[in-house]
Amino acid sequence: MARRGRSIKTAADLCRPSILEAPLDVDDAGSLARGFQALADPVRLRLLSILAAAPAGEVCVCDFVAPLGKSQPTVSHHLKVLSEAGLVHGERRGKWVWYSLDRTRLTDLQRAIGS
Amino acid sequence: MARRGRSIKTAADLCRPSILEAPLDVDDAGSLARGFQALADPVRLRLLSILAAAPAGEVCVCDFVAPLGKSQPTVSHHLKVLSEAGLVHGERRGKWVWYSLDRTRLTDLQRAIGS
DNA sequence: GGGTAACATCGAACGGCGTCGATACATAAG
DNA sequence: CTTATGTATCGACGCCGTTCGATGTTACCC
Repeated sequence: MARRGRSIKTAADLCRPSILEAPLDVDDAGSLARGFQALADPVRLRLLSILAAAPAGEVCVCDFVAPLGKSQPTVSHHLKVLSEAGLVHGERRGKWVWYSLDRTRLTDLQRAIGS
Repeated sequence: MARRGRSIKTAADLCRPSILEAPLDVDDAGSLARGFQALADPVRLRLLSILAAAPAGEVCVCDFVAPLGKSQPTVSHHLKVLSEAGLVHGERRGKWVWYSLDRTRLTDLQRAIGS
């Protein structure tokens, strides 16, 4: 329930608001900020770029470690951050977990700072 | 000198690279991450949105304090962060400092996560 | 010059984040 | 069932960022 009479989100709000159209309220700003925070790390950006460049569209965790030059727990941590931000999705197949890029979320964030 | 044969930046690199085209090297990832870090704060996003919605295209510092609900030093701090990220520009006119939005930088960041 | 207003900087408190080694969990192989 | 491998979680450490009050700086006005 919307507290204190805050406006209820309508269908138009399913798409993230653009910061260029109207002043953001505190909630929208916080939501957007969390999205950009997921992008505000060089390791995570490289993770996304490796994922985007993968021919199969997915990469298993073990194949991130060497290219990134980070420990396996660190890679796992960043994948979790990206996953919670909705930017990637992981799927377990046997011993391996394959991660794929969710371009929808990226597009949402892109639109928020553009048209 | 480019160490270990790192590629020298050409004219095509003047535009920020897109993370969707090819794996980012460490330098590009760091540069991009710093840009998104500037966007990764709700106060700064609201600052930008207020700026974008201003009819005159510019807002003086004193007019940010009340809408944001933050202290004047805090507002000043965030404006500095945005300024160093190249997202806004400040111009002193008398006692007041007027800030305006630099949409070019925003567009650069937008392109980095899209086409 | 003295006083006042707008803005920036400083210093400190506080929480959050990236990183790694150690460890726990999950799955496959023998 | 035991072992080995891939991944996630935990604990700890150090660093960075947000926030505010106090102070400094700049510019206007009398």
